[in-house]
Amino acid sequence: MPTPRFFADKICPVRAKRERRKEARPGELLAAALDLFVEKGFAATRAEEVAARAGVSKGTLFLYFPSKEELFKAVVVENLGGRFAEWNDEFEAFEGTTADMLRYCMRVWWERVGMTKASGLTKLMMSEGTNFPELAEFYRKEVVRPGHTLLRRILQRGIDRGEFAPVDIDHAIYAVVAPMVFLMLWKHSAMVCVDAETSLDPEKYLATQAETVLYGLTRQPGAAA
Amino acid sequence: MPTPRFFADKICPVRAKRERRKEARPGELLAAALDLFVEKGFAATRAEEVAARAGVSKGTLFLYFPSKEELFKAVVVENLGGRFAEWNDEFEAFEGTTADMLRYCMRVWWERVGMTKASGLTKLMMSEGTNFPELAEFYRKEVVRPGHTLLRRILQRGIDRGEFAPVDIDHAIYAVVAPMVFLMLWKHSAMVCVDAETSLDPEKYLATQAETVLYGLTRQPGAAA
DNA sequence: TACATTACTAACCAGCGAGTCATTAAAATC
DNA sequence: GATTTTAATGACTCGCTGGTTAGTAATGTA
Repeated sequence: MPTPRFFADKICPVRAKRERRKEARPGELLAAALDLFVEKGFAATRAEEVAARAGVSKGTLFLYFPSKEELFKAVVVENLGGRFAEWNDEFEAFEGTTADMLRYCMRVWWERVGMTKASGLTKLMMSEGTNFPELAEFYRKEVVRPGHTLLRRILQRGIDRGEFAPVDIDHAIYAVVAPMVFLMLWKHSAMVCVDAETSLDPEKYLATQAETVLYGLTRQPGAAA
Repeated sequence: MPTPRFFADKICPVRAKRERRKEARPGELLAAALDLFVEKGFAATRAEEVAARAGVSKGTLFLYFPSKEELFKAVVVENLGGRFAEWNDEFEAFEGTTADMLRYCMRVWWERVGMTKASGLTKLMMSEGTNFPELAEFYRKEVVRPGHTLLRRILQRGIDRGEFAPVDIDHAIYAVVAPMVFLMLWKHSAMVCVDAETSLDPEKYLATQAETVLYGLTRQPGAAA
């Protein structure tokens, strides 16, 4: 049995509220966790800090999520993994040239992920994945693979319709993904010098990269890498 | 005064060697530190592990480097910062078109940094820079700024000679740096799926990116971003 | 062999952070 | 109002790691 405790804080008449809001807690904790994970990384984010930002104590955090790793997984599902179903449907229904489809895909990705806080999760996984193999595997399964599948479907459509050359699809996927990943990493790195604030307009950069890839895709095989 | 210690290990007659090699230690420690920092990141690398890999005890490590941060700085200088003087001279003496100069610069960078372990230091700083502001500042001063200066000199030469359009040099620098940084990050990330081993041939990717940038540089201003 | 120097070691310390649990108090129910 | 239920708390444990230092032994010198 632990030693007895003091109640010195009883002398303070205006106690902080101790509200019971079972419904709202998980969402608030997930939001706080996203903020801090993106800001400081997984390892460097302390559970108590997440709890504090969500307005609860550390004990409460572990009441809703069994561990820090499970909390992170929940953040990933909420912000990335859980949204692929909807995106798949959206692209399934797309009508128009596949080139436009690819342009639309990259633009919409930028608007819904790249320019949001969620992009920090990708940077985080690329940074710390090796130190947390289970999280890395989870992320690959929930985010990387669905993303690749989506892109593969688009590229395959282009080839099937004769709009694209029959390139090596795996190569092409990486050619599309590379500039998007780069932007996420760049945005969240501390290496952006202050004297270069105006550099690297994301939309323009992405558009240029898209045209480069499409140029390669519409020519002879192997030119897309 | 601390409590007295045991000497139970005296009973073991075959003690591990306790060699005195003052000259060799720093180099061995730096090599071990580079390995581990690149492999696990700065925060996740334990000082004792670095010492063990270098074949000494933790106490010896702190005999040669006053702190983990100073050890890291020494690694950065040894592998990146201390080599810019030589590189600057090399490019000062370059003869030929500036387009070739830029191609040569990117290729030589890949051979001497990108494909070596040293590239992991860049990934590390982009990952953990925000958590260690002093290291980030040091890295910017020792690596980022010299690198940008070198690139700026090349681009300026191209403009002065009328080979390049008078583009915004800061934009152009980032257009050149982006693919190199991306390759370093990609190479050291855990997000590379096993089913895509053959994808993204670095040399080919870099060459393609170089031509894209040069295409922009030789046209009207502003097209290089 | 005796003594001095110093590279090296390992036990130690202090602080930190994930996860636990006995206790508290806000609701719900009677 | 009395009683039960359970959301919430925060003091606690425990393991880990950067950094310290008293002590050890390899080497040099006589």
